[in-house]
Amino acid sequence: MTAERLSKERLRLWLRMLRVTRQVESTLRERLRTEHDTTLPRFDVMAALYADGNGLKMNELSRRLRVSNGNVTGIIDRLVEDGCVERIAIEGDRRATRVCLTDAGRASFSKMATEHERWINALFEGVAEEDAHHIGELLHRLPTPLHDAT
Amino acid sequence: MTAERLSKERLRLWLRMLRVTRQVESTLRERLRTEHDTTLPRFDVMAALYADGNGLKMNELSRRLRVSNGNVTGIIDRLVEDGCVERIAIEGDRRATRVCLTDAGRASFSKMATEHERWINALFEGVAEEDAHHIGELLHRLPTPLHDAT
DNA sequence: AAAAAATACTTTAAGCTTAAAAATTTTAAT
DNA sequence: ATTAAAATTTTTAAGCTTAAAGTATTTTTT
Repeated sequence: MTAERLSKERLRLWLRMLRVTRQVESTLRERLRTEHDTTLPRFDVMAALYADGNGLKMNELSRRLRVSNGNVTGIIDRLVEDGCVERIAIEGDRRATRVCLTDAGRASFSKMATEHERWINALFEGVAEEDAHHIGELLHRLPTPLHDAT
Repeated sequence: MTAERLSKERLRLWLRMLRVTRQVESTLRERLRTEHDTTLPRFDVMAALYADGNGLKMNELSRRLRVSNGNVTGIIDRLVEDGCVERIAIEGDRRATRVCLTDAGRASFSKMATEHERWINALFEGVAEEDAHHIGELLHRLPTPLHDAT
C-alpha cells in the first residue's frame, strides 16, 4: 500500500511541476513577445551562445538545448535573418558551421537576460533561498536520464 | 547582496525545473508515440475528459489545459478522426459543443493512464515521499498566476 | 584507392502552438 | 424590436517541434 501511495504522490508532484513550468513558460513567452519581439526558443538559443564565447556548432546547440537538429536549423535561420547570429565556416570541415552571436545579438540578449532574471525572481517570490536550494538539489539528484550538467 | 544571491538561486531552480520537466515530457512523448501511437497533447486532452464524466466544452478544455482555443480545435479534430472523442451539440446554445470520450477512447485512455503512472513513478524514483510532498506543497504555494486548483 | 561507415547538417511531412481575425449565436441595452 | 456587446468556436498566418529521409563531407575499412 505504501508503494501505491508513493506512486500517487510522485504523480501529483509531476503534475504540479508541469503546471508551474507551463505557467512560467507562458509568462516568459508573453513578455519576450511583447517587450522584446522575440520568442522563448530564440531566447534559449541566444542564451546558449552567450554563455559560450566562441560560438557553438549546430550539433552542440542541438545537444545542449535537447532539441532536434532540424529544429535548430529553423531557429538559426530566423536569428540570422534578424541579424542576431551568424554562421561561420569551420576550416577543415566543410560539413559543420559555427554559430556566433553578432554584436547586435549579444547586446540584445544582455538586456533580455537582465529582465529575464527579474521576471523569474518575481514569479518565484514565494520560494525562500533554502527551499530553492533544497528543491534544486533534489531535482539535480534525479536518476540518470533526467539530469545533466548545469 | 542577499537579494542578489536569492535571485540567482531562484533562477538556478527555474532552470533545473525546466530541464527536468522537458526531459520527462520528452520521455513521455516518446513512449506515447511508440507504445500507444499517440501524442502528449492528445493524452492531456483525454485525461481532462476522463476526469470529468460528462464531457467538457471546448472552452472549458482550453481553460483547464491552459492552451489556446484554436489549439484545442485542432487536437479535437484529430481525436474525432481517430474515434476517441465526439462532439455533441448542446441544446439551447448552438455556439458551443460538448466534447466526450467515446467508449473506445475511454478504454484506450484507461490503459495509457496506468502505464503513465508507472513511467512517472520510475522517473521520479529518487524522490522520497516526504520530499515529493514537500516540493508539491511549495509549488502549490507559489504566487497567484502560477498555481491553480489541482 | 575504393567502398563503407560515420558525421554534420538540411529538408520534409505531420502535428503542436499562439495571437489575431472572422463567423455564429446569444445576451444585454436602448 | 433593434442594436450593441459578449460569448463560443473556428480559421489563419507564423513559428516551433519531431522523426525520418536526404545531401554533402569526412573518416575508417578493406
